[in-house]
Amino acid sequence: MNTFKLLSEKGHRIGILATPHGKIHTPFFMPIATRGAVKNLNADELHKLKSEIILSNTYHLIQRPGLDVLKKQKGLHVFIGWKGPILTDSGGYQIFSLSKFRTLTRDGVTFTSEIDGSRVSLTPESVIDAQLTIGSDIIMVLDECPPWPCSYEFAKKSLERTLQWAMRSKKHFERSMKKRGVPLSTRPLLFGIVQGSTYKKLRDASAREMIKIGFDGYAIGGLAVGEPRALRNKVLEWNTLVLPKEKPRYCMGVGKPEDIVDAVRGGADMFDCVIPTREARHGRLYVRNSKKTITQDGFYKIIRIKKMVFANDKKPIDMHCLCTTCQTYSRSYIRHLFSIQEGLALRLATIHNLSFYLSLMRELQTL
RNA sequence: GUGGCCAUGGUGUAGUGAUAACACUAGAGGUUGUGGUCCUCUCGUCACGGGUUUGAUCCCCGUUGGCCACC
Repeated sequence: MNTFKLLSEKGHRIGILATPHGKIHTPFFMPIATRGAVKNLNADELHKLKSEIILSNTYHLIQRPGLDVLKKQKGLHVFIGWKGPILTDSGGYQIFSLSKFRTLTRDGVTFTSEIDGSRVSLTPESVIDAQLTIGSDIIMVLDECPPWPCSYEFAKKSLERTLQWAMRSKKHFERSMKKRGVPLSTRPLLFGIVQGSTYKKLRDASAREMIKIGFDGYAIGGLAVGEPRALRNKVLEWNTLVLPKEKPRYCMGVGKPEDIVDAVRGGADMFDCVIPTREARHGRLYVRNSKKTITQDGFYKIIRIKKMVFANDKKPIDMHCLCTTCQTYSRSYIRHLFSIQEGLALRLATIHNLSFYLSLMRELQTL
């Protein structure tokens, strides 16, 4: 079954991705709800922002609330009151970026829990099972995300492990679907992840091998980890040349607004990033420059709302923004909320920044 | 009026006879498959005047200002 319909390739790719919990217009951005909540927002607010999908993380959910709870609560959708699609990251990235004490084995990876210090081990199979229990619409395979820069040898070895894991993931997924008797129409999508650092040979090999295994979509991983913009675009170009046109491409962890625009023009369809929500909590708010198009440098700026200059600023964050924050509140008031550390500040700021990102995506869907 | 104590960035406090430390605040940056995080940098004639000394923010005297106690 083809779950992805490509509507246009003029300029860049525009399409629709079908999942068990509904269709999503591409290219799209996924607000991050790592532990089952987009920080400071509820499901209703996300709907009003017209977010079509959110992202959660297996690594975090396994630890808290734990799979027992999620099973008894009939999955993550019911648990958190979100009716739309959910993509779950496998936790590969987190193990390598957050956990200090980890050991790699041929079988999988073992690490020390951030929450209670206990040892947790993940395998490609257990991560698939966890995501099925969570009830994810788009399941990501377990992978290893190498740091940048890294040597060719390291990247090659890392990639070999990721490929092994990918094969096992696919096999286990197919077997589970059969065992559970899930009909094709309600099956979650399974995505493979291309790695290979910034080495063309490895990137090409990685993409070809992933295609050979066969996935519903392909993620381009290992980007947005500190490499320069031009290099990132290069890597993206290598991969999109090899990956099949009729399958969605997910650019993991990307990125800043200009990075997303670059990647969409480079042929990517899906994105996620902590930036809009995290920066909102730090009082860094996005303001669109209406005189420039999104392909021009400087099409937005970031203001630090906590600064004194906004103490008496009666204007909304962004004069042209249609979000509820900008329709209702002044910069002056939002600055005040930040300075008294009122939780409302985080909520209003998060709404605004997500609105900025999601509007950007809507623009990209119609260009 | 007399006696005692004190005077250090925007604020509150350290400290030493030679390079003035810390925390907030304020200003400039950073954060890419989530740290409401953390980091980096910037902001001082050490109240004023004199003296001792190679050298004083520090020791001495005075001035001004503040706090406390007693008449």
